Amino acid sequence: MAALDLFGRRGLLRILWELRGEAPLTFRALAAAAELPPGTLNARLKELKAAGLMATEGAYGLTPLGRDLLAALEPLVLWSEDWARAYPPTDS
Amino acid sequence: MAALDLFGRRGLLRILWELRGEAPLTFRALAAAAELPPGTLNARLKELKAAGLMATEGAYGLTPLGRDLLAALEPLVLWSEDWARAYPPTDS
DNA sequence: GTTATTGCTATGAAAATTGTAGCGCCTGCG
DNA sequence: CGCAGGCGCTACAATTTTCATAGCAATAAC
Repeated sequence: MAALDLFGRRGLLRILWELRGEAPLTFRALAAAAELPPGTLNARLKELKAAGLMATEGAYGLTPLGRDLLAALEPLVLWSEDWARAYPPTDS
Repeated sequence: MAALDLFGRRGLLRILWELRGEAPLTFRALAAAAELPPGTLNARLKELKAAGLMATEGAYGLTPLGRDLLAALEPLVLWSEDWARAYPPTDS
């Protein structure tokens, strides 16, 4: 399951998530949204480009494949809402 | 989206995936299946325990909440099959 | 020319991960 | 008893990844 390994890089899922809107983001906006330092963001961006998920026409947005992935992530987001209810983010 | 941060630890999703069977695994079997050194596996196990996903009644298995997560991961697995078709794991 | 914002690289320190060795604890098994 | 084998898990040093910050070259506006 190579995809599971790809997702196991810090911030990668988060980047996808921050790109869920329609409008693409700038490098700096994405860094701020995903709370990643530029070096890490750039590394992830390269991986996402190589995986065919990231479009970089001027600004950063998702390819159709990336949009599919985002859709496939939807149940996981729903689960995480339930989970956050059961395990509220009070402490560390 | 705290859950997305939790998943961004190396091997965590992989562990979940390896636990998809009915029978729980031993520590060593899980380490072998997920291809993780014992130190990392133990760190993940603690995080999963703390998140209420991991049951440790003798051997390691998923709690009902963990099973829900696994179910929520299903579309992602389907997506990854499509993705593997589009981006075959030939090169680096 | 000055000011502002952009994408992105550089750097040194801190944190995470790796591979391997091995401890203490059981369970046979003769 | 004595000893082999598996178990969960810790210890350690080396490597890799991530971090936070500073800053450069380019572009645009004024």
